[in-house]
Amino acid sequence: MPAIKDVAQRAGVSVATVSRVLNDHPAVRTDTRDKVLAAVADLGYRPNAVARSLRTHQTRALGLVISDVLNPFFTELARSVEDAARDRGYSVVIGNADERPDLQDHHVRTLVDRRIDGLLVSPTDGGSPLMLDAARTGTPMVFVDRWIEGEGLDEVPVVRTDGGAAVRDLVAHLHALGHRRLAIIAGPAATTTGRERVDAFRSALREFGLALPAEYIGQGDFQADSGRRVTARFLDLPRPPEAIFAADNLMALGAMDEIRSRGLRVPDDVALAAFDDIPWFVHTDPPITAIAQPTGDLGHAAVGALIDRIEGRPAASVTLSARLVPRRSCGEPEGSTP
Amino acid sequence: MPAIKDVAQRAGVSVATVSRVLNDHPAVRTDTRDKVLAAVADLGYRPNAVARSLRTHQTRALGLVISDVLNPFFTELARSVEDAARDRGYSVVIGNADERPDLQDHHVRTLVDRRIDGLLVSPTDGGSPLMLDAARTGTPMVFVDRWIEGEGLDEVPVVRTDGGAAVRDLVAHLHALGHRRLAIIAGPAATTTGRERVDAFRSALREFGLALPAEYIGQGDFQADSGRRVTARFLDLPRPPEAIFAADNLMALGAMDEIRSRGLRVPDDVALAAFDDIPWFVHTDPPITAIAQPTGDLGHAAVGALIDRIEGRPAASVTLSARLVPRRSCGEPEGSTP
DNA sequence: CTGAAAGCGCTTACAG
DNA sequence: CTGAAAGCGCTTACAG
Repeated sequence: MPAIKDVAQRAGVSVATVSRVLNDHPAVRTDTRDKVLAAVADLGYRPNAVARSLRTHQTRALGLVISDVLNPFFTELARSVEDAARDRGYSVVIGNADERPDLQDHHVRTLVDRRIDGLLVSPTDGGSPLMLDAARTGTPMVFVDRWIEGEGLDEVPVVRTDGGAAVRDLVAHLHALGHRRLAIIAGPAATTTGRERVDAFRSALREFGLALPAEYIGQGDFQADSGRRVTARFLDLPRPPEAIFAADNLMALGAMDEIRSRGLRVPDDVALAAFDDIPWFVHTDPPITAIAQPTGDLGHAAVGALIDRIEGRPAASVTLSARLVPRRSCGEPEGSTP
Repeated sequence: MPAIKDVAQRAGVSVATVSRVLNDHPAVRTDTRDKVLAAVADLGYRPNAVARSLRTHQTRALGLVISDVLNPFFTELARSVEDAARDRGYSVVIGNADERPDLQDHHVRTLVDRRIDGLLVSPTDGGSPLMLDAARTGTPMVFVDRWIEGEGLDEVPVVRTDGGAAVRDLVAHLHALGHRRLAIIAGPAATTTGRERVDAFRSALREFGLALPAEYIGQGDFQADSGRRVTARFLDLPRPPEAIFAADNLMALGAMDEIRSRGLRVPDDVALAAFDDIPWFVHTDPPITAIAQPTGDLGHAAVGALIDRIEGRPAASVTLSARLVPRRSCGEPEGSTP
């Protein structure tokens, strides 16, 4: 691959001049610019971004550490992040933590070593020392979807969805359909979304005079298998719940697997609802009632906040809201025509 | 962030020595190694990968350009690629082409500019000049899933799935269930998988004495919308097909959308099958018959081949096979208990 | 076993 | 408007 000096030589100028035309520096005579451009074209020259980054101390790359690529929610998020970043001249490097803190750390480390300009993370856990370090060390950072608290993390903006109202709508919906024994498959307590969704569910239940007994809170990890496991436990209870709320779409998938494998039917035997909506929910048997996040807006806002930080502007946290999308998995809505 | 010279200073040695202990060079006295390591720990020093890459001419990063992140097949592929790469000490940078040749080129360019050590690509189209250039320019490359032919591309290994036998099995299955008018929602003719799946379908039909008339071949682009559009056209035909085979899972999603919106039922009104299996196919109404690719093996083999090329070993193409997973979307299999 | 020095491919004050 | 030179943070022959 040709280097800048090859271009300079061919164009009969210095490397400084080549660099100037490449960077659109105004002070270059038109004819020398043309000569340089011709040489660039002849050689098929492409600037080495590694060398440029070393010199300029910026990579024009953003790191994005997501909890699980196999989760359509994160995949959509990643897509909107990439779109927004590209629009602003940044590329994004994705790391998939697979809901594993060790893998998350691995990616944070790698990304920081590669000197990405900023880091977008949706933490899998309560925050490792390494994560805190990255934040303190000066790498601009923003949390998306999930976040962590800690020494030196107050400065880190959080871009997320508040599902509170939507969860309340869901509970109202379930209540109206006659369900009284409601259970939740929770995400890891180490994650904010894991805790918040349970809290929101619990307080909505209280509003309707309903309790959330311990045996109706199943501990999942946001992945399908845990949804299966927790659902099995629920269904084995002497008084199983009438409705199950899965805190993400993969655990809902696991729940369906388990329900189906027992020959039971949704919603006749158990109602089911999920946090996070996905296109397939329209076609499942029955279509699944879900809480939809504005994923695209989330990604755009996160990138906006991160670039603000990178470029030295103050960046604010952003909270968007989710909405309930009622379908048939909790029972036939009143006044509907089946 | 501290640089190597800060470590050297604190440890009272030269930067060369620090570099040696960081790279596990054997010729370092134990006590100086300890001093250096202590300084590294004190400062929280992390080597700058950008500088290292510039010096060593390798980034230990692989580029992966996939056609569509929102397609679960590619998402699974990306995951297995990342796993395999990580095991071998490489990280992977993903670029999402969104089935758009221009975006694909953008990513290839960016990745090559960043001097990734090798490129894994699943081309969206017939191959842009830029792509050919990347291959010729010396960037080690391997095609996954889809590939392109062209001047200078003979050397590029192809790691893919041959769906021929599975497609034949599918046609046999449809035939056994009494379907005779079979249609296909094809992928772009510019892609190998787009063409191959039609070819395989056509020759399987021929084997059963069936024709594949032009109006039963709908041109899609591997995304959901096109599945909807093509299905609408099929259903508007004076003699609509009895069965529709979608060449990927997103077009199958679009087909279901369209079928449902017309108040028709699968498989009673039309049978449906898809290339690529996904976990949700078990829970759709009805469960969808699909052709499953060994995605994990595909990713591992692709990484293996690419690293072979990078490290100067000869790399071979790999062809794996797909298998039919019959479910209920084509009709009740003989001898089954509903 | 260790250090001084060159060099990877760029950019950017500083002169002229 | 252009060039010579320094320097980004490393690694690695080459001496000693």
